Amino acid sequence: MNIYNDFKNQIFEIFLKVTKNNNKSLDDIHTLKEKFTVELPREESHGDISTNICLVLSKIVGLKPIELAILMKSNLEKLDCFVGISIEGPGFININLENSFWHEQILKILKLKSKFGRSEIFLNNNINVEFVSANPTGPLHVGHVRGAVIGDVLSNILKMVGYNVTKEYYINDAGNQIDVLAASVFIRYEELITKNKAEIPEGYYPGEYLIQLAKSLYDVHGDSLLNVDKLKSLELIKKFSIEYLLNQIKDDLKKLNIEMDKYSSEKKLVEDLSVEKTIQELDKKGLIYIGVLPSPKSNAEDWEPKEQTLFKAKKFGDDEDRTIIKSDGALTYFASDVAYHRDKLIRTKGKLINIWGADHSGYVKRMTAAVNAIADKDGQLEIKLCQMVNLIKNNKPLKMSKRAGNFITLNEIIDEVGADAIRFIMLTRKNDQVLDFDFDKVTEKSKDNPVFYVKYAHARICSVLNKAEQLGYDTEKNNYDLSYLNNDVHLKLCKILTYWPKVIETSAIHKEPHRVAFYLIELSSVFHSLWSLGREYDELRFFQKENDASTYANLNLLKAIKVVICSGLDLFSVSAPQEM
RNA sequence: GCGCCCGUAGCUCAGCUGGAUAGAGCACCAGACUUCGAAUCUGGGUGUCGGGAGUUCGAAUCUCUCCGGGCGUGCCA
Repeated sequence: MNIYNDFKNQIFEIFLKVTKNNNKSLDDIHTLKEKFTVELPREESHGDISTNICLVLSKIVGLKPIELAILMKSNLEKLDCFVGISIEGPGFININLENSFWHEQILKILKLKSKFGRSEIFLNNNINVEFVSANPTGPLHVGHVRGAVIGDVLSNILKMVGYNVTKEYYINDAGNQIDVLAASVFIRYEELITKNKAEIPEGYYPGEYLIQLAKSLYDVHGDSLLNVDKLKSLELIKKFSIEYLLNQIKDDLKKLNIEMDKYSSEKKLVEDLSVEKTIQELDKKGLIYIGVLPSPKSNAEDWEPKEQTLFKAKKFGDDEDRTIIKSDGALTYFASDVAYHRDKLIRTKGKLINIWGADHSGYVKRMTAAVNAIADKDGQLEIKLCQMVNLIKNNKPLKMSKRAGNFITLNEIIDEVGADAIRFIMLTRKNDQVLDFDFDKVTEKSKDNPVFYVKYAHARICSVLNKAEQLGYDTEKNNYDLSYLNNDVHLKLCKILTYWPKVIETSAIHKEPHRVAFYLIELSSVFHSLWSLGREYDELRFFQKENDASTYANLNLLKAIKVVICSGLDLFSVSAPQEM
């Protein structure tokens, strides 16, 4: 239920009628419809609905915008609910709607409840959202949180518009870093048994979490791993460590209210020869060759040209061709990444989304190139980058060094501020904007803290509804006469609530979950205004002692607000408490 | 050097993907609690949208160029 789309269709019908273009092909109709907009104007004096159709489509029919507008106006006036139609500026058509129209929307919301906001515009489309995908070499830290939340909430939003969503985590459990991990664990294991404090060599994982891991390893295997062939031990430690760390990661995600649908293993792709097959497939397409990369523009001192196996990424928009097999015969990580994306494409039969940290921005082009090559068409992969998060405490930035133990884990933050605050705050900034996460602010009980502000609005509504029940009002019943809701603030709330499906839709189309957060804050703000107006004007109080019908109208409006706030917080997996 | 992102009010940020007079919050000042929760609300003013050029009915938004900041940049992992 998106009234703007409904009106768009009606307005377009009229356009076709007055310009005698009824015989357009479906394709034409689609492209014409893409061109103009029907929206709630920013400026209230521009009416309830505004369209630029005359400005955009007048040329096509050989008219001036104003001429077309005049032609359309008389036809628009015949439609229901349209009370004031005016032509403004260079040829905008602004339309006002009867109050009753907005009141009906409230009743629709109450009927649909949590289904309000859902749409079917992408019904039965498949989509795979890959996010987090942190290497299983340590616990999750703040760097991962933002992507985790954005990926999870985006998935929820996509579900609301009809997508079949798979939330996926790619485990980099093969390659050199895992060897290093195992060797690092071995050092800790040795340390534990020999009680000699270990030196952690350069390049190894120094984190103290490995001490705990080594203890678990000892609990299971005793000191037996010291006495057998070290290669064998390391192989066993590898498996053990990955499982241990991955379980830890899963636990952390669970604490953040995130559950993945699928975990994919890189190791498996190497073992079942998917990587080889992928390279063969690209080779068949003539996209693989043996060659030498050009010398890099900087730091070229120790550059040596070497022959290696390359993928023709340049042909698909990348800056260079990219190495698939190194000169020493080993596969690059890029090779298994390509295989992984091929695997996802085959499984998904739809589009792919990757949520990456901004530090991976250099890989966007090559990955997109590879997916375009495999899929034989563009646009199957969309990569959303999220910028870094600055932690702030006592007005000072918390600097994390990569040295041992000196990073803040996700777990620690959850324990300190709670999952709700983390999730909400991560969505209060556009994903490509750097975000400050202020420990003090996010737990503050004030307007400064959007999490609190929105939850508080919900709690206040619940408190009124409880009171209503105590006073003997039937809060379950809808379908009351809402004509009492005729104040500007009432109508503003109706309009904002009606806008909800559109918010979901644009968030889904542009993959921008932050829009939902801003919307919820705005909605809460107008609600708080209405509440306070009741202090000043008796007729704006929710309970009208002499007039039950008016009271019920108010209660219905509040219930509608509650429906939308709950849906929004539900999308975020943030709780909506009855009282605070 | 190259690539990506960012630059909007004193500060933190939106701006419906090209729309009309560019909007919020914070901070600052002044007000509102015997009432449905004052953890809130109401007023009060702020802009060379980093600079310049271009595209058109119309640009914060698209293109080019320059300036400033962040991140990333070899067969890494």
